[in-house]
Amino acid sequence: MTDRAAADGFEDWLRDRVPERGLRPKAAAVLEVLLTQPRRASFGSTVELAQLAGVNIATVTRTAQALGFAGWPALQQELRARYLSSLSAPQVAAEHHGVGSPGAASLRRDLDSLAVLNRRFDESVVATIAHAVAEARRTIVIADGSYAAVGIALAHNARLAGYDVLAVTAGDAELANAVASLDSRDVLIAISFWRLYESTVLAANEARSRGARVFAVTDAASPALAGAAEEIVLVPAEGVAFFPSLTAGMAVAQAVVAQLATVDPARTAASIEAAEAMWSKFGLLHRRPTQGT
Amino acid sequence: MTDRAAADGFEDWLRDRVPERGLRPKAAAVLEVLLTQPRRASFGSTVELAQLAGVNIATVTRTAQALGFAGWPALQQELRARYLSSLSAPQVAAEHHGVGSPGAASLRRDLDSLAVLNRRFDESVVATIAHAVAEARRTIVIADGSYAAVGIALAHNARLAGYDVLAVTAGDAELANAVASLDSRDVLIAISFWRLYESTVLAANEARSRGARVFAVTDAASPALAGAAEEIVLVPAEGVAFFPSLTAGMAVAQAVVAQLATVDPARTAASIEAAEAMWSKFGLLHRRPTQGT
DNA sequence: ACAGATCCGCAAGAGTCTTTGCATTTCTGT
DNA sequence: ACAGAAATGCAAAGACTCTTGCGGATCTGT
Repeated sequence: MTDRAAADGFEDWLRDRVPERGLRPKAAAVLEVLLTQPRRASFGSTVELAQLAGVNIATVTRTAQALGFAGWPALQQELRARYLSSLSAPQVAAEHHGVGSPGAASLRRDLDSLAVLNRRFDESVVATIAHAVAEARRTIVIADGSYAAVGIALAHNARLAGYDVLAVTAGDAELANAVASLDSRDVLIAISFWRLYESTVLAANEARSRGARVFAVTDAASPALAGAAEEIVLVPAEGVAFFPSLTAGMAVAQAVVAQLATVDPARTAASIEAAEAMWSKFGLLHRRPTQGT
Repeated sequence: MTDRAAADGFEDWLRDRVPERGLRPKAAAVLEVLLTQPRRASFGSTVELAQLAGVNIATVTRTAQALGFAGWPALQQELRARYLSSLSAPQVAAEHHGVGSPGAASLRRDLDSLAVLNRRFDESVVATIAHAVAEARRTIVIADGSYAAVGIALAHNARLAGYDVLAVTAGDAELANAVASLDSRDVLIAISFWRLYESTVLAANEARSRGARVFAVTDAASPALAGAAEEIVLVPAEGVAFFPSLTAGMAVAQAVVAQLATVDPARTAASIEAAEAMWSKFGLLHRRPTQGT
């Protein structure tokens, strides 16, 4: 792994504290959370960390002690210092400006796009969409071409949050069937970019005429979609290569789900819990988040 | 302490909370500490802040309330979000909208994550992966759970660029078949987050033992995957809700494809042209790139 | 200088967080 | 499969934090 050099001494530093014997399973789960969610770990209490790692709060304290600290507060203090410096220190390294690989250029472009998106962002639109989904009987997400990925992500996480959201990406036949079942209790979200697929526009108009609420996520306010959609979220999608970038669209999908998850927190919490139980039951996870049986 | 520069981000924001009447002397002293020592303010307790400002702890609470917050914890939470943002994305001055909705918070978090990713980014790793894909007979992308979306995007765009890249997300049976066909001429890219799906790890190890080149995109350097992978790309995936954020992972996928598209520009150009011709022929696009009918 | 109002510190009360002893479950080697 | 050891969850105890009522101190306008 070549992240070493440029990286946070953060991860290396933390892994170096692991005692010879290694860590027990649950302690390893806690360590994993420390590494993957340093922000929360820096601020959170033992209760929050325990929930994230799927362990008892006592295990959090014991893990901190196993890593050579007096307790959680002591570890957390070090964590803060390391994490904050990892945020600000390599600032200099970001000045690659001059030349760079296409990969690096793509990343910088995405960063810019996200900054633009953030600046133009209208919370109320996302809130409207989230509420519409929450109130709907069901939601259909149509997304063609490469944007199918964004639609799948949106639908997947929304389902995890406890709502009936289906991504339709398999082609016109499935699309036709899905739209045929829509009525005024439903919501349709069309995700599409510049060169709109014909069927997306057709589906949006058809859904609208059936009384469903229609929203669009796109990179250009096309009149065709504007006519059908109640609200439109504009995302910058310019990529460095021929391909439009999906990164900003994905960020919008995440924002919608984040908003959706707070509409009915109890419902979402129950749904997630049920999903975790299923994962455990099916043995899907490499490291189980077991709450203790 | 060089916190000065970093403070610029939220200085205006914080000053805007000051009520018409202005602040009393001691409250102003507290505010001064917040502005000049944001780091300590973000983490410290009322006791620490009171000492720094030379006031009583009660004054700290009252100052927070005078600024329009329920109390010190509420103010501190806002402070943290602003301060961390100013650390990781100082070039972005998007302080207009408040920390308000979860949707907006999600977006900002993604922006931070991307900034961190950009900083830690190692071009050579992405270049290695791109070249491996370009030289391979075929490439299999395995991605489970919500990360399937990233895998689908990567495979889709890579195919568009003219390479045989297949995303396997449909389940263990398909995964087993796909891995069974791998040999030393092939590449496998595993995309997964910390709670690795069991089958992802199995597939990666199996592919490795069959001689395929294996790469991983993940949010934690898990020993399980590290053993199988030639290179690992670490992406920050911390989201605001329960769900990990896919945005940074998507940015990496875009970067890989952007890099891949430049390995053999002629091949990619020909592939795109062919794809466009097909789209036209099938009448897929709402607005044709060539000319509208 | 005085009266009224405001500000500020003190201290108590309610709540939260962290640690640790104990019991149960899970793992390991024979 | 069994016995010992390790790990983990539960729950209580102790420490700390935040808020708020109250009284003394300071300021302002006359």
